Amino acid sequence: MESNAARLVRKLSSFMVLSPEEKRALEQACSAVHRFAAHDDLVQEGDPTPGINLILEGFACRYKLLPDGRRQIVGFLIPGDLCDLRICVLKYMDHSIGTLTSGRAALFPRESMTMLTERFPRLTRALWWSTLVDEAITREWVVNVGHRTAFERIAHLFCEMFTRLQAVGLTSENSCELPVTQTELADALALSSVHVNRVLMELRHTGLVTFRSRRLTILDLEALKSLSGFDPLYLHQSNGLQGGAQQSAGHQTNPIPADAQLGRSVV
Amino acid sequence: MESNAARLVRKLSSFMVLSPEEKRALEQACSAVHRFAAHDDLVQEGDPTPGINLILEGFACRYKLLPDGRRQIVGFLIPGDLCDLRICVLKYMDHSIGTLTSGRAALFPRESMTMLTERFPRLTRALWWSTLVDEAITREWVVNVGHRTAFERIAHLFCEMFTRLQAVGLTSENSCELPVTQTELADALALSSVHVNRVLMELRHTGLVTFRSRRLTILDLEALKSLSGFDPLYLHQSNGLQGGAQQSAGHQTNPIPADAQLGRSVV
DNA sequence: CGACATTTTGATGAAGATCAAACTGGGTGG
DNA sequence: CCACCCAGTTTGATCTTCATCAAAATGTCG
Repeated sequence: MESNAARLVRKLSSFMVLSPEEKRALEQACSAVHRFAAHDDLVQEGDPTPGINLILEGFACRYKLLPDGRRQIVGFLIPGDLCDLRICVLKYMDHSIGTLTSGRAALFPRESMTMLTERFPRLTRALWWSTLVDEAITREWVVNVGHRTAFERIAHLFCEMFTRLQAVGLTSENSCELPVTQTELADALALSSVHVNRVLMELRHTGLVTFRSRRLTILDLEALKSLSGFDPLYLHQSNGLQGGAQQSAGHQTNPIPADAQLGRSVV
Repeated sequence: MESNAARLVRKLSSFMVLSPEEKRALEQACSAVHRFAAHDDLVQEGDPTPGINLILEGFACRYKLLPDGRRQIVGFLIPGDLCDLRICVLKYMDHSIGTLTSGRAALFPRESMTMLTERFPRLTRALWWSTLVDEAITREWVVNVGHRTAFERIAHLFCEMFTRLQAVGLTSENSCELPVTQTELADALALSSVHVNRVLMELRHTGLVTFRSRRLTILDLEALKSLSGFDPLYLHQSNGLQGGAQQSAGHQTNPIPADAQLGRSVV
């Protein structure tokens, strides 16, 4: 973890290779770091839209509350995720952002974001890409909650989180921190925590996955993917599971190279 | 329906008042109109991303197919909706777009979209807003499918569709065309068509809603909203249920007036 | 009129919710 | 260092919603 922006840079790199100036610009923009506590709200539904937070360390989630008090988590936020690039346009938040753990976030002043996007059109495109991926993830969640069994749902979410964490360098060989309680999993997957518990045990017994004391270990990724119908296409990581794009652009045909000419970006 | 862009203009107007030049520019951009048939695919998952379609007439949906052949509809597209503004950035479609009825669509050439956004920054912002609303709708669908009963789900979807159709002038007093079969409703709501049918009858018997021969009639909107937990906030229509913004900006405090100064748009 | 899609009805079964209680383990303070 | 507490996990028993299968009724369009 060299700099604050490192995770974000790494994530964006799985879409396009960033130039040194672009990286530097990102790093400079996220200097205003603040800490947050676990189980707290960063932003609440109905609030006028605040600034843009970049998660540096720790986990958070987007959620919506129902009148009866139950909540639906509609997305997880991990280091390198921007909480809401889009917020600049809308007047009010239509959902809340809550933390799952303690951690650190950088607040992007709106002006520096504006400056960034004016001076670096390629960066604009990369940030835009990241919002589109968020959207694609949400769509996949509709499918997950709508049409998959409890077993598939959990397996699918594990594949997704592992893949996303891999892209920001937060996995080891076959495991990663996933500091989420079973109740929170239940809220995300629209299941009861009791049922989540039973299915987790099933996953353990079949030797696919262990999930204990906040750590997810995937023993058979291929099986997990095929059982859950996980296809990483929707994450739009050109590199697939390799994530990262640590290597230079040379033999890597997929990510857009740093000197590519692009039609001036749109929207 | 004076011009092709009229519905889009009307929808965007519920976010900000557009100037005559901006309207004219939009109208000129969507000249390449083509017809589509019912129950056909406009775009298929995995396709390289095509141009940007604007639905002028007819209904369509976004959907994803599961390995077992079942499908999840992840969003409805109505006249005035852009099928995928975002498509310019991503390499492949992560979902398909299928038509529900026959109709007409305008294909925005990518270049004219680029031109549009370069010359009219306020328009850029309005288009951006529309993509954010799409995203917010998808999030609400996660909640709908995840945490609401069949009765609430259907009621909620009806509220949403009525409100959205109202914003583009496709409703009468208390009813609208909604050319969707019960099976398609089922695919959208993650229910079986049998169950949809039963709940629809219940809705009829309780005197809240009728849905017959593709026409939705809402007999008691307030009751429907409160029973389903529908809060139009997530649609981000400043005007609330009034939609439209046909009237000039004068006494309407909410939408951003045509001469507003805005910080150069971002992303 | 006949063919086909769509809606309606009935009967049965299964996935997962709910309720309640016991167990685990890490942290705190006495 | 132990007792306690609290959050989180595990287990068991029962109940509900909704899926599934099958078939009849209705509607629509060439």
